[in-house]
Amino acid sequence: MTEIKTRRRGEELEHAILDAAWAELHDVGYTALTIEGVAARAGTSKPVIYRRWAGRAELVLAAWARQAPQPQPIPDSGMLRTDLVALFTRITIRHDAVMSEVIAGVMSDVFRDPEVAELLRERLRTAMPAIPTIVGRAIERGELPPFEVPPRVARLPLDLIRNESMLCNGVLTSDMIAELVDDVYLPLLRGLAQRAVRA
Amino acid sequence: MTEIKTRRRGEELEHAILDAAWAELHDVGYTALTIEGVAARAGTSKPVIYRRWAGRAELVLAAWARQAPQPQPIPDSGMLRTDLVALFTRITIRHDAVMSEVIAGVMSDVFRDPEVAELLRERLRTAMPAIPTIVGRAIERGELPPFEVPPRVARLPLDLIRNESMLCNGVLTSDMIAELVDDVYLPLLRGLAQRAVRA
DNA sequence: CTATATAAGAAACGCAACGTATCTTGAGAG
DNA sequence: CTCTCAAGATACGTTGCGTTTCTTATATAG
Repeated sequence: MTEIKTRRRGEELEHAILDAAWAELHDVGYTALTIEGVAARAGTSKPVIYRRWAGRAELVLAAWARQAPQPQPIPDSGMLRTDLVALFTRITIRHDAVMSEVIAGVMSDVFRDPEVAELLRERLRTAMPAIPTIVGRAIERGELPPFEVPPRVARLPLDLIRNESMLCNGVLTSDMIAELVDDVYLPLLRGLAQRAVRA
Repeated sequence: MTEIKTRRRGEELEHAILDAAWAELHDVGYTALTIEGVAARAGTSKPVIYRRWAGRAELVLAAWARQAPQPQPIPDSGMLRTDLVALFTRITIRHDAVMSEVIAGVMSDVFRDPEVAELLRERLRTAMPAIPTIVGRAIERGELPPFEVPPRVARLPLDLIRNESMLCNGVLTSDMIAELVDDVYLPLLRGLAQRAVRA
């Protein structure tokens, strides 16, 4: 091992730390993740991390943010239900066991630190732009009468999956996804559409 | 203060510990709750607690279970929406900031200990018997066509409120409750009813 | 009423991680 | 080439963990 000892700075260092944090998350999980562990893995020391982030929650949120959410194509199969199942499945894959623990862990830290709360809220409140598109296409095809999707409803898939995921240790079967679509989300959309027709 | 020094045993001691744990929860929250703190408040010592519970999560879940959920009357105002708002409001009151933090905290401990996971699941999965009753009455009144409420939907109010509560530090305004009822739950019920009619 | 088993309670342990303070030394800026 | 700043190393005191050891009070048996 020709370990070239160099002293990193700025972005290079910062990215190394965040990548180390992400790796630690997958190795030991959020609860067992320590600043010292991340520092060791990143080949740096605690003070360097503490100079940049206030604590574990902030560090992990930053590491999470760095895992670039490369924009994915919006499902467009020509059928509302199929699109929804595809979307739900994709979200589920992202919200795997690791992410569930991260969210749960950060959430519990939220209550000590109002600033963390805001960070987490920002991250979770990202309304899903895919829903209005998918529903809009279904309306164009005549699968649903025209109506507006309330923001709360657009956010709902994320909430449903996160919920289910956290209670099942992140393992969501396709049956459970189908249940969410068929018993909850699809009926909800139909109910909203029906309401719009009467108005 | 005539502090009669007596040595408690069995149930008396156990209850004292659980009550102390509950009090600590309200004073310092889950994250900051320590076994030592509970022991001190209960006037006992750590080993006594460790002999009975494996850790913080188990202790807190036991303390929570002890806070008897005295059965409440099911809202019956003669209007579906009013009943739902009343029910949602009541759930919200129970799921205050303290409970939200407890759930978040225990959830993050869940990932270390599968046994804790099962304990928490048991507690959260308690389907709400009120929903079928309320919906049943609405059907009898003709507010909705007859249909069956899927279990997943019966559990949904709890999930919705927990979600919202955890993201807002447990402070849920009546506006947000109304939003959940009007934009989500009521349309969902109508959509399910509609589906049943067509079948 | 005494003897014995049992568990409460106190004290101290080593361990791990916390968050901070101090110091050196390497790297970039002029 | 010098100066400045932050990286990185080290060590600090603190806190809570979970456990061990020991005593002493209390419930129960004889």
